[in-house]
Amino acid sequence: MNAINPSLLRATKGEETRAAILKAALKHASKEGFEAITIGSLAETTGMSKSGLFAHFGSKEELQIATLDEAIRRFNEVTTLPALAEPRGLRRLNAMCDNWLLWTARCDLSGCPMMTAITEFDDKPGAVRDALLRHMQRMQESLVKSIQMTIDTGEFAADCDPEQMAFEFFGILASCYRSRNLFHDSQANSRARKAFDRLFAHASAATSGAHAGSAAARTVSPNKDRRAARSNTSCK
Amino acid sequence: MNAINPSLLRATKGEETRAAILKAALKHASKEGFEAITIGSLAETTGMSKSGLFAHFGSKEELQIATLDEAIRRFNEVTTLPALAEPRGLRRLNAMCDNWLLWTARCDLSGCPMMTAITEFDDKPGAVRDALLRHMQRMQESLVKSIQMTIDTGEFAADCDPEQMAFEFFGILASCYRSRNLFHDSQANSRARKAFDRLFAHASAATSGAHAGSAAARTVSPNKDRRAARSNTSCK
DNA sequence: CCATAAAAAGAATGGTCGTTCTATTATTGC
DNA sequence: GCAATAATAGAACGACCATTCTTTTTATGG
Repeated sequence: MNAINPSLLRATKGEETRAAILKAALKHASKEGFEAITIGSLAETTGMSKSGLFAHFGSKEELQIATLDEAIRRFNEVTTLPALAEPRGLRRLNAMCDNWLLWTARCDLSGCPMMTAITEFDDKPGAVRDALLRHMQRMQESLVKSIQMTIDTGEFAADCDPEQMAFEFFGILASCYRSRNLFHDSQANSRARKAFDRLFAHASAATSGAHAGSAAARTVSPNKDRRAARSNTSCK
Repeated sequence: MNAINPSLLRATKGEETRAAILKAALKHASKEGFEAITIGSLAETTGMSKSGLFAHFGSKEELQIATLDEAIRRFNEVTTLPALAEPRGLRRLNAMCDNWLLWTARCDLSGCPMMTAITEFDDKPGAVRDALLRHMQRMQESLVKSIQMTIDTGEFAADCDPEQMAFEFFGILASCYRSRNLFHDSQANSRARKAFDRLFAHASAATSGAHAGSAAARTVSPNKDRRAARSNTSCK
């Protein structure tokens, strides 16, 4: 694809192969899980020797953590960063949703590696779990912040609970992945989008009685805005 | 606990130990995953020899499937069956929610083995995936049926989409497990319950404009009913 | 109580795991 | 282009894996 000009690439050879290993590892982890990443199989798919590959990480645990870091890096690359191009508030939040629903496809992954990691390590103490927890807390905080911004713009009601919304936000994604991967449901994404819309519509409704027609509610479900958030990024 | 009178127990010795193995296997799977079930470790926790244990299943795959079946059996025992004691409609649906949120605790499990199995096998073809898919389809159908019944009783609007509701229902549970197991969030269950209430309130609202105060909406969020569904069961 | 069958144990299989050496081959800075 | 160094390969390790035998113990039905 791209012509390789060594003088222009500041990446050393080691960093290059390390990146190639992580790419393969991430793809494998997204399909089979992080525990299924084996030095031997990974060496085979990358065409390296076991020991040569191993030397890049020093332990399997480090390889798993590096793979997880790579997953987060790629996720931010295709989901969080492009959403930041949208203005604060509901538009940015909707961009997050849309990007999130597409990110595994954009990165050519089978499943969501973060989802996989959560169920694999949520009850397994160790360095991988620690790294995962840190990543997920940061991600949660960033999501809560985006929701808070949408309250600040007046598009969400002042008394709505960002933590609760983030809770439901994640659930919608988890359900989407199940529908996609287990049931092979082609409607998974549209169901998720519908759930997001319902969640946001509720958040924009007034304080308790849910009086429809408020100024805030009118800005909800902006198909035009959402379209703008789509396809403004390509993975890699 | 219970006095052992061999003449009264129709279970043969083999069936008894098989049940004991599956109990240990299920506990292990709920914590570490189904792939982490190893003949050796399981033999150690049950105090058996590897070959003696192995003979009960013939292959690891069969052991995994048997463990999955056992998970479903126990789940139905403490969640589905007691909910059927409630009258059709919203009360039964709320009982399902409450029982579902408590089922792992009632069965002394660390995580939800079904959730674990889904992320482990959703992209891994084989007999385990086939069995899992069958179980999950049946569970989905049963949930959709319960929602349809709530439409039939008039407690949910006639035009609400049971499949979409089941989609969101599952998401709430998935998010709850994440909050519980990864974040150790003590509010996980109450957040899930709040999400269920919001979901049901929306479903009971009228066709499109969401006019509050309809007859159907008034039956929503019945704390008294929900309390009745609680603690009417004990796991074993 | 005893013959028969079921259940469990023991030992050994080949295979793969992560990891550690040492040796060899590329890459890099000067 | 040549040292110095980084990157990779190769062989071997003990540990554990699922599985297969054979043998021994235990339960069961008459």
